[in-house]
Parts: sequence; structure tokens; C-alpha cells
Amino acid sequence: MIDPHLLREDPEAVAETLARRGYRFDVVRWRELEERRKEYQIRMEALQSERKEASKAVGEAKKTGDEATAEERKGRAETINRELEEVSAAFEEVKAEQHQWLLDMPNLPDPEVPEGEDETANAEIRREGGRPEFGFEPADHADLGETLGILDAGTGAKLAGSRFTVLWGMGTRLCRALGQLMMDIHADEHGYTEVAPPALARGEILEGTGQLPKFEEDLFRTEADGLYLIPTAEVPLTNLHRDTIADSGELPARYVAWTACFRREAGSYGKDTRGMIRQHQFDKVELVQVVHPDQGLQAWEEIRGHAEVVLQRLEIPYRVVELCTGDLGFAARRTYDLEVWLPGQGAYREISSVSWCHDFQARRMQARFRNGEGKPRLAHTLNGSGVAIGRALVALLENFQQRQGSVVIPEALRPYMGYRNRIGVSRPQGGSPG
RNA sequence: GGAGGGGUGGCCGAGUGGUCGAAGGCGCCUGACUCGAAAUCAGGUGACGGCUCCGCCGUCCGGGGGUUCGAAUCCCUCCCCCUCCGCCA
Repeated sequence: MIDPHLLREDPEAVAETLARRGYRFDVVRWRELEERRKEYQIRMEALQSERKEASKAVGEAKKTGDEATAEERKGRAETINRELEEVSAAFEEVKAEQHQWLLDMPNLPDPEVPEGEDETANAEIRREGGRPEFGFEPADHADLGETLGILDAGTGAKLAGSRFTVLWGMGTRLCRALGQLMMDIHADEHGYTEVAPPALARGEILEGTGQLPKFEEDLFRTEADGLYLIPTAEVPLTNLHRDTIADSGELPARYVAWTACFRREAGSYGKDTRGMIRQHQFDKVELVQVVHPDQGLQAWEEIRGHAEVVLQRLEIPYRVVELCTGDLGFAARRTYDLEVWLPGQGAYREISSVSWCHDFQARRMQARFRNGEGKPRLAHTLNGSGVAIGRALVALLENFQQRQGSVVIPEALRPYMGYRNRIGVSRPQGGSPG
């Protein structure tokens, strides 16, 4: 949520900044609402004050046993109440409209964010890792996975529909190993606290991080209880600080979680229908930090570095991109994407997104800390994938594939793979019943 | 799912219709005592919002609604926590 004070003091500046990311903010209408709000609020509070006095007077009269005076004073209070009711109703109406407005408004992009309408305007910062040279035409992960008998889209569809995949044997093992490696790196080397949060959350929790009310159609929702399946662990992890005031010593708070993520992928019908790139359910290791505002920028760079370590350890080539204004997520003020090289597609694809949300989410969920003077202030929240496990598996298959379709396991992962150094083409033990 | 108990300020915990933003304690801040500290004593110490902003006003006792001139206190409803029973990985 954008700071209401800023909105009041300089709505033009807000509108200008939002325009950079393609959001139109109607300043004239806002001003109009503000004027009404002010008028109603002043009147309402004056009436409340009057009523308070009047009620007190009733009490005093009753105490002295002067029933006649008490009755007369009651009448006065009733008169005040009638007007108060009208004014408050009007006030609440304006207030509700303003609130709705605020909830739908995306975060302000940082002045540093490159200008642009869509992902084609994102700024490439640098490339890391050498792309593999194949003496043959590299296959894509869907073919590789099928040949290896580890990825099974058909059975996934049978069980749950399209965009679901069943992992078999070494596919499962790979997924487990990747998650384990990532968790170890972040917990042991980067100082994050491991958390196992619920995979379902209430609506207000999703509102805190910004998925609701605007992006309901992207979420799975349970019918009986009205709970939402989390689209990312960012949701529960960031909300750990909801309605809390952290003591000075508790920041920066760093959390890491390995969870399944669920996305309806509404509006992406044609996209990435092949393979595991875009699934309704996928595992992801997520990093979240809640920090002092002075450390926001620094934490953002730090998380990006933490995510990069994973890719470096896995020896997967990637590039770092800063998203342009038009490609920024709803809650983000600045975002880095890490994109891995996929030889099967001949393209870089997103595997991690690292966002500095400034106080946007903190304001929505009232995540605060006590400053030097002991006053509660909004914290800054940040999140980043560290990294997406499904896509890491895809990248690994495609980058480490061999001529015959087997896949070499990168050094760092071997301890987690029972010290295997490659996955062969033979069918897994037990095989598929189908 | 059934029965009962409960949700009060950073924390603990009183308060069952009126002057209660709320006793008391802890914590924290200031002062006294002390070479200094501890202990002790005295005073102070909530959040949010509005405005004609060195002050005044309003709101806030889990959320929402209701009764009343007036609600932390009464009623309805939802959420959460605890105990017992049932069920269950």
C-alpha cells in the first residue's frame, strides 16, 4: 500500500511515478474524495465529542437522582446521534472507497528502475557461467525427462489435469537433492532461519503481500474453508511479521522455506504448455528478509547474491536482469530476475525473482519495528527465490545432457544423490505400472 | 464434530453499563542516593488518525454487527487459543 500521507501531500507526484509502470491514477477524483473525507471526518469527530459530553451529563444527573434533567439531556444526546449517524455513514462510504483504491494500487517504482513497457525493456546486468558446447543438437528437458523415465506429463494429466507432472525415480531424487542443497546453503552459509509454513493461508494474509484483492484469479482456493493455496512461500514467510512490532535486535530477520507453490496460471493458456517450465504446482526454496528501512537496498543486493550462489554451485549458466518499470510485480519497488540458460530452448528463462518491496507490504500487514527512539515504524520486506526447484531441474537436465541422453550430475549435488555422477537412460527399478 | 473455559497496553494481569485508555506488576526512560553499579525511592512511559498541529479533538480492550443518552463490561455473529470427549496422519 502506498503511503496515504504521500498521496495526500503530493498526489501528482504519485500519479507520475505510477504512470512509469503503466498505471493510471486519477488525481482529480482522488482529490475530490479527499475533500469529502476531510469534511465528513471533521464534522463526525466534532459530533462524537459533543455526544461524549452530553452522555456524561446524563450520568451526572442520574447520580444526583435528578431524573427530569437526565431525561432532558438524553433527548439532546439523541438529537446529536441522529446527525452523527448520517455523517458517519457518509464518512465510512468515502473511506471505504479510498481504501479499495489503495488496495488496488501497485507499488511505486524506484527512480533507478529502467523505463520500459514490458520484458523486452529489462536491463541485462551481466552473464555468468559458460554455456555448454554440444557436439549434437541438444534436446529439451521434456524429451530428456521422458527418455530417462523421470518426468511424466501424461500421468500428471491423468491425475490432476494439464500442467501437472509426475516425477519418477531419479527425477524425484533430483528434486529432493536440489531442495536439500539449497536449504543447506541458505541455512548454514547465509544465516537464514528455516521455516516450514502452512501451504494454505487466509485471504487477509494474501492481501498483506499483495496477491489479493487484485489477483484472485491466479490463486487456488479451497471451497469448504475459503483458504488459498500459497502461490509462493513469500506469502506466509513475510506475514510472520504481520501485526507485530519487532524489537531492534530482531532485525534483519531472514527466513528460508522449501514449499510447494500453487498457481492457476490463468491467462497463460498458450504459454509453455510443453515440459515443466510452467506448472500449477512446483517446489521452490524461498528467501524472505524483514529489515530496517536503511538496509533495504543492501538486503536486496544480498538476496540476489544468495540466489546466485545456488546457480554457481550447480554450474548452471545464467544472467542477471533488472526488471523495467512495466514488468515489475505489483508489490515490488525494484526487482532482479535471475535467468538460466536453457539449451533446449536456446533462451534464458527466469529461475529466481528478487524483489525489494520497500514498506508496501509492511504497511498492508502492519509489520513494524521499534526505532532508536522506541517508536514503531514500518519495516522493509524483501523476497527472492533461492531458487525455483522445478526450473532448476529443467536447467540441470538441459545443460548437463550427454549425447546418448544421459545427464551428468554437477559436483555439488552428488553428495545429495548418493554420490551418483550421472543419471542413465535405463528405466527406474519398479518401473511404471502404466 | 460434541461439551466447557478464555481472548484487555511491549509482556503479565485487574476490571461485569457511566467521569476507564483502562488498577497493579514486569519491562523501559528520567531524577535522587552512589566513586560507579546493583538495590531502594520519586516521577514518567500505548497505538492509530484528524485539525486552526509547540496544542486540541477523535478512535482503539480479538474482528464485525446490535441494544443504550452512554459498552472493555449486555446481546448476536465470526475468528483464534486452552481443557475434556470423539475421529484421525
